[in-house]
Amino acid sequence: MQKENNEKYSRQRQAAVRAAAAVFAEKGFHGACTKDIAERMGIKQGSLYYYFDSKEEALGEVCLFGIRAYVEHMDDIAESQQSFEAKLTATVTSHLSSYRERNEALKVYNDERLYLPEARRRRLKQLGSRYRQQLEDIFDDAKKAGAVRNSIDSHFAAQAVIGMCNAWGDLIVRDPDLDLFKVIQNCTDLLINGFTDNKNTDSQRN
Amino acid sequence: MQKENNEKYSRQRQAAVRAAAAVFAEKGFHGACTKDIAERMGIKQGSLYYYFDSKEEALGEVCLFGIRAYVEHMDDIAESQQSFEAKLTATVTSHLSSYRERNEALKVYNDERLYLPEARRRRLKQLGSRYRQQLEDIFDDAKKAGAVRNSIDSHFAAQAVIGMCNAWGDLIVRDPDLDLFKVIQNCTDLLINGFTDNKNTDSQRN
DNA sequence: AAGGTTTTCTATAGATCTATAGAATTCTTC
DNA sequence: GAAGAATTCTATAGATCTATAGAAAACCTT
Repeated sequence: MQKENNEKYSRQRQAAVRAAAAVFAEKGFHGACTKDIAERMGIKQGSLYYYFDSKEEALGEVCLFGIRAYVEHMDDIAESQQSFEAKLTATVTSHLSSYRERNEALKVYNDERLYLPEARRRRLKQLGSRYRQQLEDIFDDAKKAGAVRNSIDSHFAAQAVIGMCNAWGDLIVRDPDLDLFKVIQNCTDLLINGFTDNKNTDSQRN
Repeated sequence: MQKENNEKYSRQRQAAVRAAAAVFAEKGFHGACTKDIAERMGIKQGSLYYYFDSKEEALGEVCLFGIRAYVEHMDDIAESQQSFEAKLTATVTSHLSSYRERNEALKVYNDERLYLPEARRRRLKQLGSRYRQQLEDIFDDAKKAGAVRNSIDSHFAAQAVIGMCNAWGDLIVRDPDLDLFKVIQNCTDLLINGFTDNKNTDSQRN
């Protein structure tokens, strides 16, 4: 039997990806060494190369692992028939929950993907772009439906949502006691309603 | 004359800090090597140690350089007698402009300061905390004055503003063509007014 | 232009890290 | 329990990088 479709091999490789995620998240790609990763899974440094051809490949796998689930989740949200506010809430919830669940890996994707070789980075970027594009489409639709002010720039809005989620993601990863639910609530509330209450003063034509 | 209060020495040391900022921003602290920094200023690797005792010290100086100006600017804003909206706009403007001006250094502060030795990191953290605290105070005052909804959590709000600015800062540093003015406008508009226009539907008691 | 000072250079010791080769061990299956 | 396959180990070559020492060059200042 090939190792690739082997029970134990898969388990251990997954463990390797997780170990690499944790170590890269803590020390950064260049600051981490393969010894750290191996030790975290209880094997010796050299043995790690049974699962990866190189440290860079490990980084690639961590990044993919970190981003895949949450990109796929966005597909569902984009397809769904919900109100704008529901979609936005779902997006923020999914994005921030990902940070709790796959924790280090998503952080690594954000912070370290630049260090991947060009080809691999491009493939990952496509995933990220799809995510942003779908979010943009949600804003465009919401504008047409009048759920969102016309003066909102969809591209900007999408970036802003992602940026805010990632900023909080960093805090979430670093502080396990942070109340995820509250963060989600505060973020969506802020995004939807802003800081102020009185809108009817000098509102734009809609 | 001591080298420390010497004309040329100061100039070159400043150049060293800037070179280090650029290199750290591009490759990360651990990914960069002192040779890169030295070459960028046109000297040899060993000569760099005339200006820094260690690579870590260089990182510390870059971080300090990156954060100092914009923290001091916040002092001015906090003291000033302006409306909440003016203060928020000033904060976002100052924060994002810093990214254009001191560019790489501020990015390095955000991304690499973790790698500083404990003592130095703590000192920098105080600066950062003061910044956040002052922003929090601005929100508290605005709540008392009724300029901001009572349901807004000041601590959350401050983090959100900083997080959004840093997320955009990253994009600003990476893409020199980005229209800084537009980003500032969009950010403040979003923060103040949110995505939606109709607030009078189910507004909270104020 | 001599003597002292500042700045830069060359060369290298010593540390660390990746990736590989081949031996040793553990697991499977008959 | 023997044969073969999968996994882990040990040891190390080769590369890279920091930091230092001491020589060389550039620069004052008188």
